[in-house]
Amino acid sequence: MKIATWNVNSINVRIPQLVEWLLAVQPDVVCVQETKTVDENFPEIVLGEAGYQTAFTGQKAYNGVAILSKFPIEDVQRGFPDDDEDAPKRMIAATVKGIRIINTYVPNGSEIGSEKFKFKLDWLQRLRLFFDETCDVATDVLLCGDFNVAMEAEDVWNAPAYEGKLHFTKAERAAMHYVKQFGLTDIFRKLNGPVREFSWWDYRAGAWQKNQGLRIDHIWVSPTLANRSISCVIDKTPRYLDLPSDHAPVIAEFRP
DNA sequence: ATGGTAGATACTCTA
Repeated sequence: MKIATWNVNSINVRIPQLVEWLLAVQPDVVCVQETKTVDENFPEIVLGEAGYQTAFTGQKAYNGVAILSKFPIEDVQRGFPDDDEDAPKRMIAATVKGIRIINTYVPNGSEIGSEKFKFKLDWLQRLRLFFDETCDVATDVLLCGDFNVAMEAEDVWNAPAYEGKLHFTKAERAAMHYVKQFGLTDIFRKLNGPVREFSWWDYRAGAWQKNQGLRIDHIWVSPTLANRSISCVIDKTPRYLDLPSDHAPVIAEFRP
């Protein structure tokens, strides 16, 4: 079972790259973030032709998340239960082959101390509450997505300089850690040790060329899944293409 | 170096 997460930064711009990548990598499930489209314009037909069923929730211009799967997608939950209609579309959960998958596009936070930063921390509190209320840590649970948080020094290209900056503040890490304390394991770190690899490089200032990135795209799983995890890799291949997403996909593989 | 680039939208916001 191969499960991936990828912030595509507009699914309609990236659809040729996404389909080519799906055909090459053959993941069973892909959690996509920043689709940036209303549901009417979601490319479900072309993804269906590539062999994937889809569940999605989007809005105009910003946010938007989707789950693509070769297997039936069950019990879809779009957004938090207490979200109102104009809440940003940043979370979709579904069950595939008995695995409860929670796909998140965590708020960016904009500027430290801003209203958007507070919203990010509050959103992560609500994410933990969602786990407490709807998930059983003794079952197969997988949280993935663009967390917009780097958790440790190895996740940052220049940790001393980045300390206290957006994506790497103590407050963001603590909020994310509280989600993790539900009982989840960062399987990239568990399987690869303290390597310094990144999943996101800013479009600006030549960050990609200089490998000045962050590891902010994650796959965290419950103990039963952690015990069956075989590999977890960041696939930088699509980041080399012309007109790439600023994020690279992360792929995890599990024994049956 | 407080910029830089990319995407969606509509004369700017978000990341």
